[in-house]
Amino acid sequence: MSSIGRIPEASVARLPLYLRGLDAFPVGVTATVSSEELAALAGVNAAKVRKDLSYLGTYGTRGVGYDADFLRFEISRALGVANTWPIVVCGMGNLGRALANHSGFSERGFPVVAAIDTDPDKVGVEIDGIPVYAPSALASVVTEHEIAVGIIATPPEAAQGAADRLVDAGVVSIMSFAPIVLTVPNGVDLRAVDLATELQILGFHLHRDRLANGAHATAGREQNLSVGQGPV
Amino acid sequence: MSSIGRIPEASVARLPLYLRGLDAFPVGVTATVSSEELAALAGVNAAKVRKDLSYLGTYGTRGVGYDADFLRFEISRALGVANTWPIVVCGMGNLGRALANHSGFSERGFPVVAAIDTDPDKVGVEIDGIPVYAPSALASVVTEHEIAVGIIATPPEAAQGAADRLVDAGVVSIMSFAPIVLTVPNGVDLRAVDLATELQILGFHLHRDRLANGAHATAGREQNLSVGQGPV
DNA sequence: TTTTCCTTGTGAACGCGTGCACAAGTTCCG
DNA sequence: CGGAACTTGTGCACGCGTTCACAAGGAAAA
Repeated sequence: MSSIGRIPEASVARLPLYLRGLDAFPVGVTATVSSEELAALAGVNAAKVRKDLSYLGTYGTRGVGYDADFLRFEISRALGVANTWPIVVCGMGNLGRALANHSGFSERGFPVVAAIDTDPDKVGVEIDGIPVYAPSALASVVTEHEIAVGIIATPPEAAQGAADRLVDAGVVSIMSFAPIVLTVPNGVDLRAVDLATELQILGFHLHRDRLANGAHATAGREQNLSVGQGPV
Repeated sequence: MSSIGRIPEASVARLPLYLRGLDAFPVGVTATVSSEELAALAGVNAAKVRKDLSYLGTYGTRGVGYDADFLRFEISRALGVANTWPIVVCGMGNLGRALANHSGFSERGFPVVAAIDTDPDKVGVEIDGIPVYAPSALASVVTEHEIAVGIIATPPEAAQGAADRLVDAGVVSIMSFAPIVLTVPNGVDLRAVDLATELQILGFHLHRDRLANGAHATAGREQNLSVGQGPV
């Protein structure tokens, strides 16, 4: 029962990166990681690692480092990765299909157990092993599988409708790929990822550098960065 | 020649959202938008809109608002959207194919003109109208199409190799979907989007709320948020 | 046991981003 | 022509997040 105090949102967003970095260490084997090493594995700096981990508790040993296996366990616990959260994908177009089939999701505890689409040709069949249902079946599907997380990969026009239905069905966490602003009730957690927007941000820097230098010569700006949105 | 001073990175990241919001207004027609309206369309607050736009210049009229068409033009110019940036997708698996086919990219000035894959069965053919090349052909493809932006959608093991080849070929902006930390030279702009990580952040809040409330009752936290990473 | 070396945990300073609140400027109505 | 209504542009204060720098603690060597 170590209910930890408030963890800053910025730190929470980095915990999955640390967990990912710890993949470099085999499970069940005792090994030591220093904040410096973990920082390299996660792509952040050591000070941030130490401060972030300190919000979870005091899991390191001064002069030594962190036990990789134990640290993985503790971060997993904080993230609730112990649980498995089944998800439903709305919209089985190109992107939806790719997401439904994305192995990274199930590996991380988010198996796609159902999909929704309006196309009668798709409804009732299985696509890549995922059963596809009509929108009207959403509520029962959510209830049956105890789904708490939904992904929206519909065309923009259908996105708000999908969000509404998800919320009505009881879904409380939504990840949207639709390039529009979605409105959801309080208490529902929405994360929006707009891929074209991401590219446009890259484009801005490109444009900037082209202006600065004559036209060639890749002299330039900063290093790199790692995306993921924040709350909408 | 209005080279604007330094624009905060946070503001740059919102400019595409404003541009997207302005889609609500027809091109070529004179219309007025207030910061309040635009804020709603972009999912931010009005103060932020005004401050962000003020970095670009003084394009509004006090007591009136902004001219939608003109504002679109100015934001486009700042983002370099006037230019079209052809892109190459590395890795034509599920995700790569979906991205290569993503209409949102070309609509926003980022047409996918080529793809790279190691699978001999895919090389040489066109997938959804996109020609697929072997990795060895990357340099010539980049040169021929004057490509400055690359997307990495390969398996994690191949991602760093793909990044290296992209950089060697002359690509200076990379968007990666691989769940690992990539290393690129200074001057190369890297944006990493890890979809599983995004879900884990949602999972954290879910987990938190489940602990707080008994087990049901969706009482809860904040509103929503909008993802997109920052520089890696 | 004492010393040396190493790494964590954290207090404190700094800087960026956000949001408030209001002055400045514009239009419209009377 | 005066005033009311409205909206931008921005100075300023606040708060969060990042980073520094170092004391505290632990292991290993002497």
